[in-house]
Amino acid sequence: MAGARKTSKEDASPRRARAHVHNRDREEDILLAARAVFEERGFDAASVAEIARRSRVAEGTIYLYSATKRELLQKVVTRWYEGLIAEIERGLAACDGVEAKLRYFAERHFRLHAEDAAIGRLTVRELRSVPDYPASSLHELNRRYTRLFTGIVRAGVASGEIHAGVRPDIARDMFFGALEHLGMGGTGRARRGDGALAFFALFWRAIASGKPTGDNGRARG
Amino acid sequence: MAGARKTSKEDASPRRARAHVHNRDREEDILLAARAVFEERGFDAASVAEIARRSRVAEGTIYLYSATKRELLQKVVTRWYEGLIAEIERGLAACDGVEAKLRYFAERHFRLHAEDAAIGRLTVRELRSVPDYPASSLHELNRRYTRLFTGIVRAGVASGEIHAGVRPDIARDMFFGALEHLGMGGTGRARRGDGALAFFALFWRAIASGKPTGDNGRARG
DNA sequence: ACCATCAATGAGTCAAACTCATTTTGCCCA
DNA sequence: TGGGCAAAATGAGTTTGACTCATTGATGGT
Repeated sequence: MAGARKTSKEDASPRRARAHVHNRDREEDILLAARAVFEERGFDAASVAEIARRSRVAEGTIYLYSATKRELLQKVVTRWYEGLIAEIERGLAACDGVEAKLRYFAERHFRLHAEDAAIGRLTVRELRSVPDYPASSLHELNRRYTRLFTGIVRAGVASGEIHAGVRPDIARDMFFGALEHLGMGGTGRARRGDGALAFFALFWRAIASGKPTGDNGRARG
Repeated sequence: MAGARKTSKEDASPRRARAHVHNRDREEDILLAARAVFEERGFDAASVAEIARRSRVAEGTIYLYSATKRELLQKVVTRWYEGLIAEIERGLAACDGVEAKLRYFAERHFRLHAEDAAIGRLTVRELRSVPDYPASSLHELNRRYTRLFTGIVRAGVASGEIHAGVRPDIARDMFFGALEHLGMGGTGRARRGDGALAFFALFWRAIASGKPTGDNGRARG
């Protein structure tokens, strides 16, 4: 109808650019921009205005897809987490034996804090310790993730490779807690990869039965 | 302080606060109120207005003592942390032997997450993962705290009670990471105290040399 | 008593999350 | 092809809360 056409500065304007584009997925754009901004600035310093600018959408549009800034972060983290879980499931399937699986898990989980440091930190900081966390979908994802771990431990106990007295939940807290500290701890720590291996050696000593179990590592494929 | 003891030395220190003191210690009141409000509401939901109301000062007064809301939290946490370190130093001095010291440390650190859950969480969530944390005074306190731990481990390695290959920094991340997860993890977890002991048994198995040194060899029961 | 100084005050500023009345778009059918 | 209409998008406006600053008033020295 009236004008709404490009003015002098309208060349790359959000309105004109997006106006008639139907096949472009707005939420996709928003989530990508949001992830970038959250990673660069952290949650508090990230502004919805900037996310809107970068995804070339009006600020109000953001709120059509997520009710709050925090929910937006939750969506970003959920996507990333789902990808991570899928990758680790694949990686685990390719490992033979309890010790190998756990070692892979340690190495991969540790690497996450190096490679996806920003989003890993956001996950821990903004989502885990929020009051309604236990009810959130993130918590369910986290359950799935740690169940991958406890499943292996249980299998190891059953096969005799892991000491019978080891409680999977305690082992889990030890495993993830340690890796989290290790990964987030020293940004300047020298040999990071080495840390994961050194940790795993210690961890394995704690839980291994000591009995040589040969090749019976059947950890539910 | 009805007598309002005046400072005898009038040097030009900018924040020699309360040169002419009212008969009430404002900063004390503010820090107490701040701690209460932060614990009740968490950092974001805590409002400076409420802290001002509860400490019966004007909002602007808060900013005479702390430049930002976050700095206020930092002061609250610093006080609490200093008290904790002092207590643990005393407690450790009363323990004989490496294993006993570490067990006490585990139990006490774990209990912290149960008893001072709110402020412990604030510490982790709001301060540790802030970008300038490495430079902050909190970080120095944290160093002092964890050095208590690594000191014991080093002593254990020297005495032969702890396996020679154990790296104190890895052991530290394992120790604190696990306890943090254990303590913050399940609010509804059944027997919390038991968790610390179960963890310690596992942890000790990981680091102990296995050689019975002194009288505290295989306790386990 | 009177002044100089500086803590204390709280109304005001400002930034940023969130809202909503209005505009624009995409689709359908005559 | 055009006209109607529901849904999507917009961005100016509202709200909230951290932070500021010109003014007030208490205090100690003289």
